[in-house]
Amino acid sequence: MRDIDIAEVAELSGVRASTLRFYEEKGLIASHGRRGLRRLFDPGVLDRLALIALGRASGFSLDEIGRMFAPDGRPRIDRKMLATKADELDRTIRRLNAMRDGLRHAAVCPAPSHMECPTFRRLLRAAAAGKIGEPKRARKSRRKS
Amino acid sequence: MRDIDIAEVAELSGVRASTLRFYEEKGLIASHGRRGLRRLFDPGVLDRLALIALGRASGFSLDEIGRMFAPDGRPRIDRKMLATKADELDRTIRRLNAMRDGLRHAAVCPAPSHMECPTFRRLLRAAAAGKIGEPKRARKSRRKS
DNA sequence: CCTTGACCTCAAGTTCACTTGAACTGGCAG
DNA sequence: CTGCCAGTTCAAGTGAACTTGAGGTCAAGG
Repeated sequence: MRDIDIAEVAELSGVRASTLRFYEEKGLIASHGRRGLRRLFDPGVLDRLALIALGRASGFSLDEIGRMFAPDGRPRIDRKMLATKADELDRTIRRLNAMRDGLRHAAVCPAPSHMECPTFRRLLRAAAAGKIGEPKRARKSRRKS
Repeated sequence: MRDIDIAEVAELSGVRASTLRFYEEKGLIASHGRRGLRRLFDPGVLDRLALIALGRASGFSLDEIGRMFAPDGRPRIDRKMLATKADELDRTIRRLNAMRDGLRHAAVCPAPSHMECPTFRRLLRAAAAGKIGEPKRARKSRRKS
């Protein structure tokens, strides 16, 4: 089952055709050929897109993702950078945990102002502690308009 | 020690003066008065900024943050929304954990292509599982240029 | 009193990640 | 053969979150 077309990739991946063209232009994915003008994709592009989505959701820019996972999808990976990114994620995760705890607490705390609640202030400090080497960018995917 | 000036807020918080003005315009922080043209801030703005930074780092938009933590810094909080946001964060954290594990693994895995590594594919699937209700936006703070 | 320089306003510019619009093309159903 | 229309290109637009630049103001030091 070679060669799926852009509409099908969009359907299967949930990524819009316009985005797929954009990603191809950026070199994040590649179409395998053309039928007339129409791009033909290898089904493997779906794995690639899952990887991209995961990276995006984890706070990496498209450029970073491109650098992390080779331009053609194969090996060429900087292991040191991967480890660095993993450490970065660790710090992000720690901050997110603090934020989540803070939110959960705020949802039930009876203090008049959260700033007057020692628990909340402690969480804030804990979260702020991970300040150095903050994350840089991450967006949720837009739901189909 | 009332009334600190914008340069000091910037210094103490690490947030640029231009950003502070921008935040004020957006209603995320408030200056407490003026000396001539110059804004005077209450030291409490620093807590507020820590909260904003935390929220941003956790993937919330400035608008969401504004809605989450009252316009003036006091109570007015929708507990249901806070809980919802906390759940959202939980899902994000789970995905981030998967991503981090994936990166760590990729950094040591000898498979020629990560897609051929069963461990990596498993992580990818695990991460993809949390797809519904994805995060929307989060940026790392720019370091001082 | 006069200069200086930090701060002010307001408009426009920047980056990222896409989306939209206009104009065109070509495989395929009828 | 002839349209249809999903797909194409290319340029421009969008929204979020800031930053930059031009030109103006004013409190404080000399």
